[in-house]
Amino acid sequence: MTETTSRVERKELTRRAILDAALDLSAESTLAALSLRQVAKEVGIVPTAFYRHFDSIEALGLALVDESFASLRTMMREIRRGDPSYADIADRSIIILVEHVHQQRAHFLFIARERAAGPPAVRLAIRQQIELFERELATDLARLPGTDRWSGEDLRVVSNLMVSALVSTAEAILSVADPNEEQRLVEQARTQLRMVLVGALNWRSS
Amino acid sequence: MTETTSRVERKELTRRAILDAALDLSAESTLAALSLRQVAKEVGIVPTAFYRHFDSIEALGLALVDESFASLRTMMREIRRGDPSYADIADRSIIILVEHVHQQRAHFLFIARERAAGPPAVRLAIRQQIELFERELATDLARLPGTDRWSGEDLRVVSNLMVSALVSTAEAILSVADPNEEQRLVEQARTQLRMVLVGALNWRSS
DNA sequence: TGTACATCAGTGAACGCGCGTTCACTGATGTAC
DNA sequence: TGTACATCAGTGAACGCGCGTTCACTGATGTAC
Repeated sequence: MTETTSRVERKELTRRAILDAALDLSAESTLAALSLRQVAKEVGIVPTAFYRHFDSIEALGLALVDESFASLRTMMREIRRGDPSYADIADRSIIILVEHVHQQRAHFLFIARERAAGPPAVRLAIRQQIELFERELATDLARLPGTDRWSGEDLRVVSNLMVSALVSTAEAILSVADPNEEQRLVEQARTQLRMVLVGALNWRSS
Repeated sequence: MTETTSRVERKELTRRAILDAALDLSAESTLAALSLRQVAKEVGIVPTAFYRHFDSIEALGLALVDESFASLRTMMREIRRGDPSYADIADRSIIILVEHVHQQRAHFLFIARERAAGPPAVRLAIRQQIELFERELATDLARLPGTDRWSGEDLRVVSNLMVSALVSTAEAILSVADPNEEQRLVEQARTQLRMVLVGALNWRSS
């Protein structure tokens, strides 16, 4: 049972530790206020060793953006799986969203924070990913019965509203400690998604 | 034509200059990365003079939150004025929101940013103000015809959804340069608010 | 298999700089009489 | 109205500290032969 770790393996472990420490520490305020020395101290390496892995905190931030969206894409794939009716597309979406918010809490906090306060390139990347999410939701909505009379723009408007509600719900859940309050937020979001669907269907019928 | 300014008046001028400088400089990244010395330098005072006006950057941030929401409350009062029907409550709200986003651009940018990335006390203050906005919207909705069968929780859920859509629209407008795209966002928001009202009314009727 | 050399993740000292905060001060403005 | 004193916004020197970055280094791991 001798455990052998190669130099490459150990470098990767340190890189992971740096990413995790940065994700954790930046939650205190934001990436813009996070120092290389804080990260190094948390990881247990000397500050200069940081440069063996990243050129700067900003480069580290870009790597975190990639990671965060990878977990978001996993979530999206999960929501899309199955064959949802109107009744449970809302339920399923909310349940899976909440589950992922808890599992990937640090990643969601990172995105919510840097979406508004990150470096311009980071903000842009995040906005584009959310737009992608929106377009994919529009495609899913187009498959539901009753939406065949909607224009492409109608689909876009409805998707945008649903994504706004979901983003807002995720942010609210991240800032809440009480499980009862979280449950209220979940039920609120479910009602909201259903209302939007009801509103959109009646909107085009009238 | 001798211009006389009292000591009190000059202190107030410096205070204003500090607030304006902080609003301006924090737009580069965020309040959390803004130093007292940067602000003092921009204003043209010595760093220690800052303490004659605020205890810390965080205290200054709280003052900026108050200012920003004072302009929001002005906006809300404007929206509430008159006797809106369903048809134009959405129109009026969006038009006035967009107007204020342009007039108070720096304040809206500040709120959008610090809502997610500010010091804890600042985030909390912003969240409370948005909740207040939501409750006041619920009161307004309760006055509309057809909402008499809604429960308090229904009102809360609908208001929350409308505020999410408005916040999201304001943020989108702040990050857009093209007037045509802005116009699309405005029309999208109008449709969304109307859809929510239609959805909520049909939700309770069914 | 054994040896000699190369690689490179992590070390530790050093640097100049901007930071928040303390302190004693200055001098124009305000006030009491 | 004139004088003596109080107030206080802004000054400037000083402090210890954490910052990003440079540099020469160490020593375990990897590789060539």
